[in-house]
Amino acid sequence: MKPVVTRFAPSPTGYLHIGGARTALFCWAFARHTGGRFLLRIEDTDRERSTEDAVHKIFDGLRWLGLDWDGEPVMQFARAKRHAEIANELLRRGQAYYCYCSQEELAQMREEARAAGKPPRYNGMWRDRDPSEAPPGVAPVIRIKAPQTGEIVVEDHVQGKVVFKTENLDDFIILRSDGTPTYMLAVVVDDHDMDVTHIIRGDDHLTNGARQIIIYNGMGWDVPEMAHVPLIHGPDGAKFSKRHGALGVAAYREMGYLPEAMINYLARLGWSHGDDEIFSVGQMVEWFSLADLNKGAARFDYVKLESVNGHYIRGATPERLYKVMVETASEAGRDADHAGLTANEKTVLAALPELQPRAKTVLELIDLAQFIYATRPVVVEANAAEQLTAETRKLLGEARTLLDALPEWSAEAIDGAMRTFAEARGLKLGKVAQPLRAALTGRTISPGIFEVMVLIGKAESLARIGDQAV
RNA sequence: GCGCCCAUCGUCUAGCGGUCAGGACACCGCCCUCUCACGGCGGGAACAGGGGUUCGAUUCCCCUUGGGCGCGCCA
Repeated sequence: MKPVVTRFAPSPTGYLHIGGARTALFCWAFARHTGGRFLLRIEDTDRERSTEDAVHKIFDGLRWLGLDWDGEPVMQFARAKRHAEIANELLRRGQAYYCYCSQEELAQMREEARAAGKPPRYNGMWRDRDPSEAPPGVAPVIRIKAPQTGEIVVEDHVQGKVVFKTENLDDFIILRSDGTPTYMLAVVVDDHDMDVTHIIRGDDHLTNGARQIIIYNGMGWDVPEMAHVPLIHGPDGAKFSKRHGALGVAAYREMGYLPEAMINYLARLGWSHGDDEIFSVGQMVEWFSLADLNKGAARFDYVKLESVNGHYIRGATPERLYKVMVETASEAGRDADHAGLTANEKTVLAALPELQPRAKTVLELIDLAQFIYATRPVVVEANAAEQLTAETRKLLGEARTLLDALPEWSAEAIDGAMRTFAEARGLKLGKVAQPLRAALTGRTISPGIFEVMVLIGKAESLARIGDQAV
């Protein structure tokens, strides 16, 4: 039994998106579970779209999630020579051939195939022609000589046995006219050279799996195990592309999600271990199995992500959370919060246990902590106030007047005043506090009585937080 | 258009021929409580449709429908 080797092979054309992160998670978990190796390969053969910046975003994203890879990442473009070498080897073996078709001819070919109700594919016009017939001045591409009869079978760990008739797979290009490899060739050569035993990747590569097997066969190489994981769909069930709200992992960090929550949530999207919902990475590694991967696509549900995140926020230590809050405030460009947080470490730390059960994200945690450093008295912003009903605005004004008139700002005095105020109007206290809070922050967030007190503008009530939390 | 994949509560899922079809999120009640949360208890909510196979189908097969993916000198 060869030791397991998995790899994550993103192309550096943007951020590390959420689907890629989950694929990486599965590759990583499988390698760690089996005691194998998890490799990273950057597929940068598309020189036009690949960027250095994207490479770093991928590294950062994986590191944030805690998905550590073994060895140095392989940069695919650097291996172009090796890829060309294999293309030529395939040529020598009679498993590939030069094709001198022009773009126009190919376009016409596709058109004809479409008209004939066939899949648009290369018609093999140079398959058996001698290169001596080549038109002058045309740099050829190298195409694989795919079998024309029979079938290619992908034995997939997720999808099962998937059969492709060879007639539906054409002679695809493996080496471009400029001598650089195409994705199809580069993947196979690299996976082989890197001793990859298990290819775990998105469902969208299933057909490519069949094509790649043709190359493996052409070289007489062993075909690695394959597992094609279903893709993640957007909340609406449609594809989860950038246009449809798919974001990079960095965005989730900025929105205040904890990495362990992301891992936990992502793991449950397409993989399960009985009824277990909340589990650590360690447990996931211990439990992970390809057999427990789902076959159907899953929708990304922010509400559930928030719920999971809330769970981890509740369980985190104030010290850890404080650090994350400061980082998040800075990353999200919330300078005022960043300043307030750093200037009031002790108080924030003391208030945190009271805040934690009320927040689903670190951003909410920051919102909840604002009362500590908010400038007093807090002025109700005109536009925020306009959004309130006349009745609410009136209530709010009365509440403020009442509180401002208090001779003493002890917690008890404020509590009492608020309660009397609410009862006199037949309201629950929350009914008063909610609009107050909304007016002050422009958001509707769960209010606590202490928030109301402090938001109104008296620092003394901080004492109460301190008493409770310490 | 052609090929391939998928299909259990609104969502994520358990189920691998015989279950009152289980859990989680969300939702609704009740409890806890000075508010809001957290927590606890309870509730409503699903096998897409039609054929088979079988003593028996959520489970196995076929079709339909509905989604998705692929079909580049992109990856």
